[in-house]
Amino acid sequence: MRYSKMFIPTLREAPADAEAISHILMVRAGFVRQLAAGLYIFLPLGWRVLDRIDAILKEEMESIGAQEISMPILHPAEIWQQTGRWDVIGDEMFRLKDRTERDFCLGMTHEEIMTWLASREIRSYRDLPQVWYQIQTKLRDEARPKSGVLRTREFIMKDSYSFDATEEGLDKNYQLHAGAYHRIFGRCGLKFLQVESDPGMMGGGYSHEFMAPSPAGEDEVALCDGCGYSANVELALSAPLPNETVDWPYEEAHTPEKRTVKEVSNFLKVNPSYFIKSILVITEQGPVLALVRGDQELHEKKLSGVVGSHRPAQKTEVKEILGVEAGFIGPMGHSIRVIADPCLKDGLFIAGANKQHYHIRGVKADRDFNAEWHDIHIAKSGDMCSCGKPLHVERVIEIGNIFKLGTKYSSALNAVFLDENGVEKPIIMGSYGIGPARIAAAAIEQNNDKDGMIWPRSIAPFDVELIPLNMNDEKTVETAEMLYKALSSERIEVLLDDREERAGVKFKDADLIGIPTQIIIGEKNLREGLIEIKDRKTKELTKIKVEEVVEKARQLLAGL
RNA sequence: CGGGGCGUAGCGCAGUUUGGUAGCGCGCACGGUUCGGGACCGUGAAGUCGGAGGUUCAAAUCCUCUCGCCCCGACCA
Repeated sequence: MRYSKMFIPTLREAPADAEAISHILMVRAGFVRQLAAGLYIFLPLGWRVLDRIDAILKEEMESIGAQEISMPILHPAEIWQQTGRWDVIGDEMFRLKDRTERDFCLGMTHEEIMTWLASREIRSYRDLPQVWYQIQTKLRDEARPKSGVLRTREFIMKDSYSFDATEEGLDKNYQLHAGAYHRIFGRCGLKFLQVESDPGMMGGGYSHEFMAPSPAGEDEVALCDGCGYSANVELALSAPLPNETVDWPYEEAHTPEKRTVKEVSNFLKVNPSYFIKSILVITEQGPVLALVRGDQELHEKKLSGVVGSHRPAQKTEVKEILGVEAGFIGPMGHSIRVIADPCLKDGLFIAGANKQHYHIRGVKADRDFNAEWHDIHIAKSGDMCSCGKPLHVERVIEIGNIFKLGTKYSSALNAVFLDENGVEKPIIMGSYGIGPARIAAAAIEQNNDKDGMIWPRSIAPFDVELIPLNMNDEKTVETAEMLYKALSSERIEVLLDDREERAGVKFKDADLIGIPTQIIIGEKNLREGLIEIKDRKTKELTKIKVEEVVEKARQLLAGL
């Protein structure tokens, strides 16, 4: 491809409304343009990257026996109504009507439609297993699109679905997908982790996420260096470091106007980890008191798992229900349901005295209060893994996920088969997603420097960039054209910067768009029959003979 | 949805406090000189000041409403 013929609108300055590095660089390097919040246009370079990612996805999916199909994006409401998600999902679903007032939605994902197809076509255990996938646009009316291409309202997803007669079959397809995903992300040059995740609204019981470490990510995972435990903090289990044993009598402490853990902790000169944080929430079954240690945060989702949906109590409600101002609440002497984090089980603590301006020292679980014990705190760096080693928490971009769905969708849509004994059973399903644009963004987040992007070879928009410095020098142009043809004939993807630009401009643009290898053709070197190969990542320059260029490029591509 | 910020030329911004004929840098077009890390000189084109309404002799500037974009949070199949 000739640079002069290609649309690569690079920008000298960073766009004002971009924050994430990948976002800034994608815009600056002319890979994408924004149409509206959460809607992006992929320009030629950006689209080439997605193409290469898609090629890897297809190869690896085919290698585990998945078959590519293509599903509509416009879905009739009835199917989503049958699984209940038409009502469960709120504003995030784009809904519309056709000219006859029939309800439709735009597909956020394709469990329903895939299952519908299976329900019509699969009859017998002999038809199973099946694995179908597509690389297709999804639409979600995100509450807050952000970080460029990382969270958008319209995006492409590789989604596959497995259909099995048995749990063992599902397990096998699940593992096959996990393996394929490892190969895919590895080939795309990403650092990534597989972590346990919360299946959420997908239903089913078992799922993992694939995460690319990056400060631009929206998720956090807890990792153990000791045993390899890794989980999304949404469900990560951890134990905080235990407190030193103290020998406090049960006694009141006057704590005038000291309400927060921090205030009381400073006032009494006792570390926050010796406090019980009492949080009143209102559930559908009434008020519940949640207790975590003073140095911890309450994990809303974990608590929801125990008490169902809930909201924090208002100040007036605290006063009404517990008879004391928020800030001086303690777990003692209440008749409402109490859920406590297990780290409060042993040792003595300080808690609110249920009396204005007083706290109590020496509070002991099971003696001074009773509670149901559940892990309801947010795991944080420094907490202990169940193996006894410390955990650390890392920010990540979710680039893929795998779910065991079970029969949630097949039961709802009557996708059944007859087994060997002629017994009708629901098909057992799995669902597996990957976001190609997130792979691209994660690759940039993980590989860049002050000059621009540094693409992994496998997904770079081109394999090499040819940079003839002086387009007015006949020999330079001649050599560039010759190398362009020679490299292209080796099926190497070449970008030839044939623009009438000064060397500096070409160098800057080349570094910005980040093609991994630059071949620089300069007048002076050429007189000695030499050209330079520059590695974008290391900036290392190597002079080689013109005749050796093709062989050298071939080696680089082969990873030698 | 709650909180905050911002909408002025293709891009990045100043001008708004204190109303008085819209500016800078980059980019773009043309001419010349340059030519291995975003050149220089000259000339030029380009703006409904997000939109609507209002106040005023006069509004980018003041008032009201509205739309859009970004960030934090909530939400996130």
